[in-house]
Amino acid sequence: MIHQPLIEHVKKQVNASSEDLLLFTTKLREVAVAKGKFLLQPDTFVKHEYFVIDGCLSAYYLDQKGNKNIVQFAIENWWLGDFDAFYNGVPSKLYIEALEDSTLLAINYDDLQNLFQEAPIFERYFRLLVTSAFISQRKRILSSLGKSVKERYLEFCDKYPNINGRVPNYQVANYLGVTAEGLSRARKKLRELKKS
Amino acid sequence: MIHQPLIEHVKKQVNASSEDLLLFTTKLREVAVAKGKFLLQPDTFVKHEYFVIDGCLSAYYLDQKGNKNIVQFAIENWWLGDFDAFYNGVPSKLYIEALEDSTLLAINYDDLQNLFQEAPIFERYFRLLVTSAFISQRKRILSSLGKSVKERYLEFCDKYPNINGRVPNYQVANYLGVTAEGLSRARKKLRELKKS
DNA sequence: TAAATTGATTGACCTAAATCAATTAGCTTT
DNA sequence: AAAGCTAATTGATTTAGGTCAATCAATTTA
Repeated sequence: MIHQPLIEHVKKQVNASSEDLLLFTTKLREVAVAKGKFLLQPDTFVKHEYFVIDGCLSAYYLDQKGNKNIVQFAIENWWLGDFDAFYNGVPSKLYIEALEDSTLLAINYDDLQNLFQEAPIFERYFRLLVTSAFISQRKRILSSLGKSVKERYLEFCDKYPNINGRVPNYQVANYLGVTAEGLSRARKKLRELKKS
Repeated sequence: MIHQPLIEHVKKQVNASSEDLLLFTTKLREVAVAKGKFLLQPDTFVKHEYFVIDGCLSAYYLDQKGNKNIVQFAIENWWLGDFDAFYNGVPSKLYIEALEDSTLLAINYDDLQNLFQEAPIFERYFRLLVTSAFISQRKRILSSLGKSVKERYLEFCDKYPNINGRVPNYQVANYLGVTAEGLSRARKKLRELKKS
């Protein structure tokens, strides 16, 4: 069943009954995005949050100078969306692009609000999601301020296992805030260290 | 009345009735922290979130090497606490230290849960708080990855107006992820630019 | 007032990573 | 296999910011 990975994800976080889980699945809609296509583009109102069943996507902003700034990759079992736009009803500024053909589950804002009423355990589940996203961002800040490229790359590999080879390194470099050349050299040094 | 600044803060975010607001105030407790004292230290369980009425505090972690990493300053009208520890019931890893004699309002976890039951509008208020904290952190990541010290300092001044002179620059430097010398030079260049 | 602390600034030097330019390695497509 | 892309790597050079040490300024303490 397509919902299974998400059910497992919920179960890892909270103690939900079978009825709760069943109710949840009735609110989910399956979405497919082909490689290179966009799940989300700026200046749209965001009605859904997404859970990745299969595939790989990246979320990024363009800055004043038109430079791409990747804020998140999402692979299997990651939630993805634009919190700000989704919860606060403001137009999104985010691009979400599929780097591979991807299959997602989507939940609609109103359905989610109803779910909170009908099965309050999900209030807790989604709060835990936001909180851990917050913590993980904080970690990324501390890392970007104090750590070397080598260290940040290692943390990246830890945070996104299984992503190796699926995302071109120049995109990983963008996420890490370094140039493609910089990342290449960092990876080389790590290879040398490992050998000795 | 001491609660007034917080009431105003709530009113700016959500449409709460007088009864809601009154109920809220009954759950708040006043807390004073003297300069140099700690509101929070690692390995404690966090039962409160705090709103700054008056004063100035900083929140920081120590990394593996024992280096201080300031993640937040809080002055009048800022919320402050450890989301992770507070909501997830894990021991805190954060230090919160008063940089000036400070007066805060505290809300207890259980009281907050009751408040959500009794006046659900606060559910929305606190969700907006977390979301905007999340957005603001995201901005800080993009800034720390792509911007120069000069740019980051200007953004800092924008984010924390009225903080000038109240926090020593070497602490601001720490927050920005540069050395005190680095910040000093950046400020000098900005002064020169402004003159011409 | 002198002495001591604490924070800010400056100078000399160094290093990690950026930039620019070229080369190489993997691929598709023909 | 040749041609054409795209991504990754390498080399040469530059630069922002770090490090270390000294000085200066402003408070606090004696």
